[in-house]
Amino acid sequence: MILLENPLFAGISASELSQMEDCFQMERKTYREKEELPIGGKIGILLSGCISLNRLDIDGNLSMLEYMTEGGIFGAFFSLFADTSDLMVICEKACTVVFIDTFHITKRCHNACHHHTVVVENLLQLMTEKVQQLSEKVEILSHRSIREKLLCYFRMQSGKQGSVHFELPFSFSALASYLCVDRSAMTRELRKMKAEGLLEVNGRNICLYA
Amino acid sequence: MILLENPLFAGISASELSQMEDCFQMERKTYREKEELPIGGKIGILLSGCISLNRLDIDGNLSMLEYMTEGGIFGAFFSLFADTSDLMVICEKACTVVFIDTFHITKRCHNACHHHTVVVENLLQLMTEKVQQLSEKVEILSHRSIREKLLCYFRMQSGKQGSVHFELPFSFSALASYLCVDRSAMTRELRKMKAEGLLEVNGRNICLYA
DNA sequence: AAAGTGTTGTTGCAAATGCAACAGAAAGGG
DNA sequence: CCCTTTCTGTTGCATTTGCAACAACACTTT
Repeated sequence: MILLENPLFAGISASELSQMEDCFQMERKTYREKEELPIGGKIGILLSGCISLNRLDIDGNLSMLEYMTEGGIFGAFFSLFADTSDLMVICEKACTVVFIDTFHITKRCHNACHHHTVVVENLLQLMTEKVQQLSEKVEILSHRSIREKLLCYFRMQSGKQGSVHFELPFSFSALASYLCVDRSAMTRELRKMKAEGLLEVNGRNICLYA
Repeated sequence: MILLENPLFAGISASELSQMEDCFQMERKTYREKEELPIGGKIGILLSGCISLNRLDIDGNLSMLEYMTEGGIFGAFFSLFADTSDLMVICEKACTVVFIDTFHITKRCHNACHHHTVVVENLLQLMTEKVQQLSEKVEILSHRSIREKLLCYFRMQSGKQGSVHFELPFSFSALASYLCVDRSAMTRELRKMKAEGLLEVNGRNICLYA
């Protein structure tokens, strides 16, 4: 994937970007599977490959917080916890990353360049999306029963896809994990809901009546 | 509360701020209880009084998402959902608000003012904190049992206050509501945990042994 | 073809949880 | 001071849930 296609640079021309690459002192680096990547003070943009964001558990276990494919942005502004001390970014598939020091984004330069403004706008936009995405998850997880979680999630999907018919972007196993409930219990609840006529299921296609 | 004390303007002098008030065309408005405030395209800074952020439920009910006291920041960049169409900001106690059009924050001016840089840095910092705060809540709610949620929350508090002794910032009722569990069931679980020697409770002071 | 991997559906059972209801304690307001 | 509200602790009970285990199916790899 090309750097220019990254949402952080939406609305920026190729020539502006190459100018910015010098001005922002962007660094391009490659990593191999299982190598560790730095986090502090930089934004990382994943051009190819995959990485994971992990936290060192209190029991010493590594638990994966996020899995990212090409186009993903990580590091400063996006790291999920206050203390990055127990966070680790690990290369999952050989990857290429562009690093930008946060300093270059927040500082004002005397040129008042158009592209600089745009990057800050894009960054704010991306963070707003992150906030929204997390808020949605909180809203779903705030419900106490499996049924309520399912309905909440389904309504959101229905809203996003603009129809009572919509398609799961997940497998049902992954959905259970996303909703933080037991898969077999979720299947059981879905069966009940079908029986009550609340919805219909065909593979990953769902039709919501409630 | 004075505008200058707001975290958005941390590191900015009084003279810089008054200059900025003109340059950014900040508007100061007052509202009475139950009045509705605008959201779109602006940041609102709450100087005094209280507001609430509400969502119009699918069943037509208003559910409160956030309650904010003086110093709070709301609106663009902070609104929790993608479509602000069903969001409402309502004045809970007579309040004074300063509005800033987002345009003035993201645009580059030719002066490359120090204070402009600082405000953008502060804004990014505030949003980062919001992301962290939401991520923490997701992590807590991801656990399935009341005991695990409690332990997760207690460990975070213990970490933040830097000791196995720490104080709840909440009443226990509010804690149950924050963890999205039944209060009586939570009390029951706390009793068990005390019996097992996992922790001690004195009013809102907690000592965590696990 | 065979073996392996991941997804989905099912069930029994024990344990956890929510719910409702009640009562005493603590805090705040007039 | 009394009155009201909120917080806290308790219990019984029905329901929900997680867990473990198994089977059928699709798909990929060898």
